[in-house]
Amino acid sequence: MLTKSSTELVRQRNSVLVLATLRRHGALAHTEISDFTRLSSATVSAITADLEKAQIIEKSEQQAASGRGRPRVLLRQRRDCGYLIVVIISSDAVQYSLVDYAGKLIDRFSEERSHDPDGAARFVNGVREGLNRILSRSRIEREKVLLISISSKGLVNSTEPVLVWSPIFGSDQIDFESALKPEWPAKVILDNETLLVAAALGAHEENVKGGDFRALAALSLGHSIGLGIVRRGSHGGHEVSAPNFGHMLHMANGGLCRCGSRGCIEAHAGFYAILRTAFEVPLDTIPAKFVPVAELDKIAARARQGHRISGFAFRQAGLALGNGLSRMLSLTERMPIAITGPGTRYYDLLRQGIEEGLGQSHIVRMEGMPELRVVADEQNLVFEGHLNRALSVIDEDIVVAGGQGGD
Amino acid sequence: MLTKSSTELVRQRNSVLVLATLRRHGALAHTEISDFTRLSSATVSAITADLEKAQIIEKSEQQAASGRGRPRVLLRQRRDCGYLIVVIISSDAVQYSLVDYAGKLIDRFSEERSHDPDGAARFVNGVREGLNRILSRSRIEREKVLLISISSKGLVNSTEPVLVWSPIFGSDQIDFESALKPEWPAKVILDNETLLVAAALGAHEENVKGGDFRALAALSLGHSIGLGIVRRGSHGGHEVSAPNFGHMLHMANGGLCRCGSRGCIEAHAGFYAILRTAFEVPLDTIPAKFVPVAELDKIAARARQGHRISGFAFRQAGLALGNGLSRMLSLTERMPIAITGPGTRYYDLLRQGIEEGLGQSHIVRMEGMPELRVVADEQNLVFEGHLNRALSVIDEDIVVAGGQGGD
DNA sequence: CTAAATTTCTCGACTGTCGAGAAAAAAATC
DNA sequence: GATTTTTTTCTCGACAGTCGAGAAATTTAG
Repeated sequence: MLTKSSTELVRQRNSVLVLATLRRHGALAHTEISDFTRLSSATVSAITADLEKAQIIEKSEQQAASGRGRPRVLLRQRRDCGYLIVVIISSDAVQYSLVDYAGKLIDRFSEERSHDPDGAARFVNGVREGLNRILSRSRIEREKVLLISISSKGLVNSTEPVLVWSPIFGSDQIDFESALKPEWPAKVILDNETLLVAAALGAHEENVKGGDFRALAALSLGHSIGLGIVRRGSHGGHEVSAPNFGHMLHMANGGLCRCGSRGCIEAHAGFYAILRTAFEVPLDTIPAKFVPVAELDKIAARARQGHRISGFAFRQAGLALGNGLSRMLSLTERMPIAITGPGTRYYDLLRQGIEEGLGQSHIVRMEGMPELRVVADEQNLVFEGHLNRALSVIDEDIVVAGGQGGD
Repeated sequence: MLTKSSTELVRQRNSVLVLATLRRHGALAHTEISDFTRLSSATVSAITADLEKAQIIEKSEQQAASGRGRPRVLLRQRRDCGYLIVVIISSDAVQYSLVDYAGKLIDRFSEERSHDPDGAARFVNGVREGLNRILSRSRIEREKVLLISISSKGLVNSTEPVLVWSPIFGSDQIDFESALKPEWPAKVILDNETLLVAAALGAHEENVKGGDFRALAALSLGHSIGLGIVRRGSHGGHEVSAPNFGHMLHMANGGLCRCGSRGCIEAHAGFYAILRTAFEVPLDTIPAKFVPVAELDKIAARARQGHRISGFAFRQAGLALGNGLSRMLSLTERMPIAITGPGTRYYDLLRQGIEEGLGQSHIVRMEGMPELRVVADEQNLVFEGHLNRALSVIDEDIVVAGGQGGD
């Protein structure tokens, strides 16, 4: 059902627009904001005056006059307007980062994960402690933390911060909302890790291509397989989704997966799957809990030296990925695919299989091979994606709250 | 990039909102519009006055007073405000329908398709003639036809009315825009047939469930396999997409498909594929051009009597469909699946395979089987979908044009 | 015929955006 | 040093849109 529009909504949207451009381009002068947003100067004045009164942005000190004429007054977000805690859950550690409203990192530390398998409840306690720790290390009041942004591999509920399935805890659901609610007034959001990579890459593309950007997929290769899709939404924003790609069916009655199903893509292309194929272990063998990268490096070295079965293992993994990607492309529009994660170091071995797997589908034959690119530095992209999403969520919340509560 | 908002946009959106509720609920009184849209009475007055001045809606005659109080003045669309031509292309005929702005069917006829294989260009000429014929049978001026809405099976360009691939013409692209542009001032849109089915079913669901409606997929079974997905967009509207499901890879090196690839879902679940399996013809046999339904009925009858290989054919088809659906669900959220098309008459034989195929994936095991329902009357749904989409496109065009051009 | 009920319409208040031009402030020029 | 030029910021009035309240219209009930 469509919903009605009003003048307040106009102001809200334009306020968010101003905050977003400020975020994208850093401290800006009045005229620059007007240029970027295409809002009239008068409107920019009105909006920035409101935001300043609400203590969300501030006029920066006069900088050394750059040109002649009246010197510019730069506007920037007030760092102390609010804070964000980013929690990145990976298989062996949890990283906590405290970030101010301007996106500047204030404090960060990592905690080893207990490899306790029975630890869903204990794990949540660990997160609670970590959050309290990073808060108490700073001098920031708890109320000033506006958002806690969490990421993990696995399947996430699309509307609530609930981890539905993860490689580590399986189907032991974790509801971060209810776990943190009593202690934290902050909003809690949870995203799939590869989704954040896709979001970050989408922002990059947008900066480069501008309005021409249509869509992009990020594929993360590692012990598990992740996929995130970002595409331009109908009213200009980016819409992201993180399908359950790693556990999409690759082949009926295929290899046994960590999730308990058979034939998942991960069970043919994840690190443990490559290991299994390389050592000719039966496909229904229970997957290894953890595979040291060194182990895979050895197999890769052998494959590069022409060892048949080792090469075959990577090729099979590539095929599974390529088939899966072709299926994704059959269900979406054509889009470039960015490959990240620790598995990119074997891209030379995977590539042929990926392309062959892609080429087996009608859509790829018709539209041609999608652009494949390798993107390093997955960790930074995850963090960037956190900032992108979290800060724009904060912007929106601040604007709608500011409109109701006054200053 | 986000885009700026303005008060004119507010008026436009609210005008569209009024037209949409008028379309959904039929002729309405002032107060009812206010109730449905949640716009204030004053705003409704302003908007309807504008629309009336622009000759888009009209006050209907006083009806026999229903209750006491001042009698209601019903508002309704002016039928003669503009017209729509719906063109439904199916494998054996092309149906032309002339519809007025209120959605009322004025004229309709079908023309047999020439089964000429080399007929892409001639086919377009046929469509041109058909359009001119339905126009001249009426007394309507060409300029009054605001939109030509075309549907076909196959793959459609998402931004322009170009048929990229179709079962009949293969990769002989048909660009309806440029074919009709010289003669027709009307806008031309082209949609996949099953997408329209999905759109129509989505509208039904919305009427029943209201805001609870999230998403729905329509699966069309026949000689070819189609899929449409409709889901609630971020700002209330419905977003639809028609993936290339029928030619998604089911199984590497599987059966030969009409598209020339191997292993497409259609090549395992289309009518010709069922025939091929039932008669134990090798999977790389060139598919039959056309399969009479009577032929399949016979196989179905044998299958229902326990004939092994016939039953197997349907079961294999179901498996391909189920696997494909499970893959789709791995990439989207959970949603009910409505099955339509001539193939529904074999649903009793397909069902077990579909469910088994679905059950082989992680996501279905976790979230449970999606709701499967059989929906008859695909033809009506296609037409309904046309009206839904086309008339709302017209509404929007009229409002934005009206705002610029004055009355 | 009057009162009540119900619908439609109008008016004033409020909020929003915009264009134009005034005000501010520094560099360039005389 | 005074004046002009240039650039940026701010303010004012015009215009568009929504809303609530209440007036106007019109029928039924008594």
